[in-house]
Amino acid sequence: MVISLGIEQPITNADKTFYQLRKDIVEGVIASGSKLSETELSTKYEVSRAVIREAINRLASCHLVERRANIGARVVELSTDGLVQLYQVREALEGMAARLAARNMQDEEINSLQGLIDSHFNKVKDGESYYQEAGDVDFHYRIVLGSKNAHLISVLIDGLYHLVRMYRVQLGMAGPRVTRAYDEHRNIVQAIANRDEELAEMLMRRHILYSKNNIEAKLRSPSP
Amino acid sequence: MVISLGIEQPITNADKTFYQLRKDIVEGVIASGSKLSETELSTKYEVSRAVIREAINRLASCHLVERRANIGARVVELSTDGLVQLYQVREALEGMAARLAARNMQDEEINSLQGLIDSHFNKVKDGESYYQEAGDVDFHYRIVLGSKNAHLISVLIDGLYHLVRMYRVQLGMAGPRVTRAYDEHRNIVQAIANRDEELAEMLMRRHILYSKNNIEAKLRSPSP
DNA sequence: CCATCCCATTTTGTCGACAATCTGGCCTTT
DNA sequence: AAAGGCCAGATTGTCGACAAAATGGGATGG
Repeated sequence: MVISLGIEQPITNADKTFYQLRKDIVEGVIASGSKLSETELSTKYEVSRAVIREAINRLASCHLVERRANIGARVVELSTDGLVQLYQVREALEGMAARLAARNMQDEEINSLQGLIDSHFNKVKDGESYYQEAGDVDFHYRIVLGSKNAHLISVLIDGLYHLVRMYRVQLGMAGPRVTRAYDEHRNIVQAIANRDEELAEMLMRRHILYSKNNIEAKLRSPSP
Repeated sequence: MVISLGIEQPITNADKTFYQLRKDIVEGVIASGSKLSETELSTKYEVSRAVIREAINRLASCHLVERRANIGARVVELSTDGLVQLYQVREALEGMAARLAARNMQDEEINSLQGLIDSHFNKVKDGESYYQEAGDVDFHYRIVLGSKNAHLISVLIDGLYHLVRMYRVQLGMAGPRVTRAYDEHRNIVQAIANRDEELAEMLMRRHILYSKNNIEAKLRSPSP
């Protein structure tokens, strides 16, 4: 289901519809909390109800919608508590991913990861101080894939990360955490390069914990 | 989708079929690695293909079968490597669950959990030295539920635990680890009762790590 | 003898219709 | 007036049929 480089290619119509629906939910085109009517969606996306049903079931599997038998499906509601719980799981899973990456990544992969970090440094140095979501996502993806653990990869990349992105997009998270996050990323890569599993896990867990605290603080004090 | 006490009640026909299929796969009635033909299953279980398709999709979501578009679904193959990866994820998630249980469990829940452990002690003492799977499962369920984290609960109880059970059943794991596991359980409960998050997580991680090493050793030396 | 192409068969993907269930408002009853 | 039952409309669950794609075997050509 997941492609090694993170590029998912739709095969069937149900795939395309699933990806489109997921995109629309993550980006807020379909409002959080709204009801997903099967007939309505089947006309809007111009596919049969069976295809919509399969897509909704898949969305339920990655916790983007909640489904109840004979009643219907609703897009998940975003809440501070939900975000905290999400980051608790990320801390556990990505911490383990960093540990396993330190054990299992090829030297070549580590070099490439180092290169990614260096390119980030150049951008940060040149004053592009806005938050580089793509770069951050790429960093975390590589470590998760580097763990070589199929369950970790699947749960995070096919599941939780989409929900994380939904929170990022809809609650607007562009923070001044970029330079600090850069240092944290750099230290994690260093620990992995040193094959220090213990440190890699600890640094990753703290990185996610800091990130959670940062976002949580921002959510509790409603700024512009 | 999951009921608080771990009792899943089927509502629709698709639910019943999903539970039945899952049971048959976990218990080896449907062989590991075999192909799941939609038409064949629809006649065998006496439901339409649509119901079977939904059931198979759900099985794919909890990693009991692997599905490829336009080709079909196969029951997962069991391997030592797969088991190791599974336990790595368990270590991360259940460790976090124990940490959160130490933070979030009600005193009443902790007392009840203590009672469960005591009842195990009586059984062990009375010479029922065979491995009590139900008791072990109950113990881990309560801690996961005690974490009060919806993602942890869902990923573990709806997903990984069924795969764990499949390994247990099909690779036959009745070990002499019962008294040692009992002590480990008791210490974890004590840490939770003391609200010591750090220790609870560490003990749970070690408990699962020991368990993994025990099973792994058994798999690599094919005994009766 | 091997490789390739092509076709028949089988299997999966998609669709529209029907059955079962829920929702919301109206009516009856106390 | 409040509570409960009940009916009509809408929504989800289930089914069988058709369309599209893959599998396997045989024929063809090198």
